[in-house]
Amino acid sequence: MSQKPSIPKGTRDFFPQLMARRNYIFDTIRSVFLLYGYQEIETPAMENLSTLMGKYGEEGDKLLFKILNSGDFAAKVPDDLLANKDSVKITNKISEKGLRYDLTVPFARFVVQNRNELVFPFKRFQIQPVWRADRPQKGRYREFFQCDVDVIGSDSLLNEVELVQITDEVFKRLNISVTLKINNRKILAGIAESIGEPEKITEITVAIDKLEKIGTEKVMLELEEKGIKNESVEKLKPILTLKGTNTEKLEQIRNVIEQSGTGQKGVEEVQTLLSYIDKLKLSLPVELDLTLARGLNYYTGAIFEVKANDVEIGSITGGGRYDDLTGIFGLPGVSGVGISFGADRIFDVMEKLNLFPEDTETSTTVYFVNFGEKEVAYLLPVVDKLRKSGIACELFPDAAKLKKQMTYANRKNIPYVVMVGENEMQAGSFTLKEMKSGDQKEVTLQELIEIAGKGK
RNA sequence: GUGAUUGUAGCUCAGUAGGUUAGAGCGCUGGAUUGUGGUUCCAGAGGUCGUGGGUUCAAAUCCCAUCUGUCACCCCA
Repeated sequence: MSQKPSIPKGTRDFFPQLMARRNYIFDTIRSVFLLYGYQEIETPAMENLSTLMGKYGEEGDKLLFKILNSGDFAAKVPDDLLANKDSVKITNKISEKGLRYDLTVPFARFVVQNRNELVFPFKRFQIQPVWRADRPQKGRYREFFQCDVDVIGSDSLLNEVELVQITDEVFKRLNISVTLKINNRKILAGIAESIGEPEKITEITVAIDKLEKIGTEKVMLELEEKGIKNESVEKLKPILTLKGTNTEKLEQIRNVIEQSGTGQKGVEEVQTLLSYIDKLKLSLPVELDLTLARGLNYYTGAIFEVKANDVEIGSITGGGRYDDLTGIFGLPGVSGVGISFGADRIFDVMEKLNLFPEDTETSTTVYFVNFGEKEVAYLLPVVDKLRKSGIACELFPDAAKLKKQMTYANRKNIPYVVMVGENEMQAGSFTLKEMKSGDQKEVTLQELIEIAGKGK
């Protein structure tokens, strides 16, 4: 029995109309990237698990899709592992490849592997799908597209500035109202130091990242649960509730983390970045948010996050500086910074706000009715001629009933239908029907090309 | 991984004190109009009620399990 086909949880099919809209987003983003001198690369959908594992934290490892080895992999698993039902250890034995989880780690691998052929600083962008074995929900899919821009091999804060400009330009072109939040991991490290918990930096950042969502009290509670001393948590409290303009916040935090060298460095970086940004006329507001942490633990400097102002959907773009991502692959001392545009969430935002321009979908301009063999032979060169004039047209493959063919043209929103039967062939004319008005007239080939050429 | 919720025609949904042959709108197919779509009228096709068990004389309806979609938590684009 044939069973109903389906696709895996959290994945989607894209209809022609959706593809047109998605491509509008990709094309916009790509053109901005190119404008700033970034070059496109692609990497394989799957990577060796050794490349992927341990780069995204414990949670990330769980969310990696793993690919089963080929062949009789079960035979190679020691009996005691099977008997103990130890999933993690069994997995190591039967799987050595996984689907990429993001584009940054594969990029780091790419850079290390091909370092001798690349020109540094290397500016690349990459628009490809990534996969996460997460439970799907609103704005979250198991397969989704990221659009990454990174520059690697330069410490200059000018790179951060450039990424901010790119972000501004992309959302300006897409007509989405957004806020850019920035922070610096060094400041967070400084905070952890100054409250006497430098070791707990990860726990602290994860907890305060939730501040906006769950409130100060619950964050405090979570910190205590994570084993941070009560007095330290108390010290943290005033830091998290800092208010004011970017400059005011910066001044206050500078005092708090006075004794931390790393923290001071972070403050300086943010200050420099903000002063550069001030000189540019950006459309998006840039807000220093000391509670912005971001989950990925390879970030070491600036961190960014973009939120849509008019839709509740989480962040639609995020990124930051990573000082030593390539170090894990044997190339230490190479710093990079990058951001990732979440194409699917941007799509959802634009759908919700009705921001897509009307003309994203392009259709056939002229439809030729198929009346039979003789007519087809007569029309083939005509269709060819129109196409060579740049007019998109199609000739129906079957000599189906006229009603069916008209319905087809109508469903595809084709503006012009051309009918050529025996009468027209004899007269050397073309019956041209304009579908919108229903008007119909006989024209010459020259007139047909002129009229359709205007409407394409 | 934890919790909540959903599933009836291609689509959107009606349908419970369990009771003949499960309905509507839209869509689809054919006809009115054998060279004319989008409007109108007429007719028709299409359903193992997500799947598997159980309770019952009897289950779309009640119970259990499972799958799928949705939402929240964790985490994240």
